[in-house]
Amino acid sequence: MMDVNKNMEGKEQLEVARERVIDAIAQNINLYGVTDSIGRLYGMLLFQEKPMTLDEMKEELGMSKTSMSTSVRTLLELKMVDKVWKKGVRKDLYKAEDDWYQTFIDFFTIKWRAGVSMNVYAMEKSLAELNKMINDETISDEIKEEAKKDIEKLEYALEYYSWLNRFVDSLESQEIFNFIPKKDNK
Amino acid sequence: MMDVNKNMEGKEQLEVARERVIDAIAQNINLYGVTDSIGRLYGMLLFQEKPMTLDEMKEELGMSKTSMSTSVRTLLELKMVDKVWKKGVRKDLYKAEDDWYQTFIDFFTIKWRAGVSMNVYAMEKSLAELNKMINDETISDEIKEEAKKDIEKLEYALEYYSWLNRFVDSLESQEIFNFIPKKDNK
DNA sequence: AAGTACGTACAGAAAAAACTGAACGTACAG
DNA sequence: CTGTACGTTCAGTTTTTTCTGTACGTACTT
Repeated sequence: MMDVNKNMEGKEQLEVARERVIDAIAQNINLYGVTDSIGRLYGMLLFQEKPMTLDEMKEELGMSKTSMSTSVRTLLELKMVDKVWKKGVRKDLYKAEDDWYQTFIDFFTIKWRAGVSMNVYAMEKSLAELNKMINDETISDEIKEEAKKDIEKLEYALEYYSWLNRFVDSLESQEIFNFIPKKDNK
Repeated sequence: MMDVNKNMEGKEQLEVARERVIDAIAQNINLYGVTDSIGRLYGMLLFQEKPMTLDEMKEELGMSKTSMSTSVRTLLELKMVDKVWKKGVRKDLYKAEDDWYQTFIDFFTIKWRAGVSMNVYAMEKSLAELNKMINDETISDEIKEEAKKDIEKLEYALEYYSWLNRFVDSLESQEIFNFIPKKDNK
């Protein structure tokens, strides 16, 4: 009886401490472009010793298995969780990626890189069109003036995206850690 | 008649070129945590020579003035647009921030810094509680083992957040440009 | 070959977010 | 002081997103 109370007391404190952290993570994970509940799942996985199955997640969070399935997929795409193989276990097992630096890096490598590519693609295409306009006899000088201004803007933007790409390179190659070391030496 | 056609032709081409870029920006601006339509507003502002009023934006995008007002506010918070003062003009004027590097930096300084702070706060609080538990006689060894594992995880996380803070520091101070120069020298 | 356990596609329901128009407060003009 | 122009608040509507249960396909078991 006494022992049970002891256990319950500590268990609850532990739960409170974890829940606070999980809540904080869930609230801020939108920086990675995912919803609170996906963040809650991720936070929960963080504190699990063992990889979890979809059914265990469903149980723990009180949500549908469908939701667990799609949420895990999102987290997999972001490389925030890993699929774990364990012989003899039929169910899929997942665990939270525990290298947070890598998670940060992957986010840029996956999401930002894609965004940059898309913007660069559009801008180069438009830039080519605008340059053609400049040399087009049939277009009025007034419009050409506008086109020239747009060209300047796009060239500036492309310069920025070149920087951003180099920035992501430095993350992907881990060179960034030469500049900002993992351990604080101050 | 001929002149009009000339103008129309070029104007349309210009419009197509711009629209492509604006679309791309709108599609990718979710990286900054804002919606497509806010991105569309931002993209539109980019190509404007002069600062715009809310009424002009409303006109240009065919949306309500209310939307323009709230969208601009969001963009102001992210420092992606600036309020412009012009004497004699009663209406508020806004223009897109044209230093994209700064926009990138501000995003981290504003959003990521806040997220980090919140997580660190929660983690330190929980960490203190867990450490107290470790020395609590009334708590079972089993629970203490779990607490110890959590403590390790939180300490690792705090180390990561310290790195992330230093990372944002290097952006805010512009030191990052010593490591990754704006101009590509290769 | 039949049965069972599993993950996921899909359609509909529930919840959340974006958008709008009307009403309001403020500032300036006359 | 009154009237007008402006930006914003707020409540309601529309649109989008998230969530769920059912149905399905696959793979393993017996």
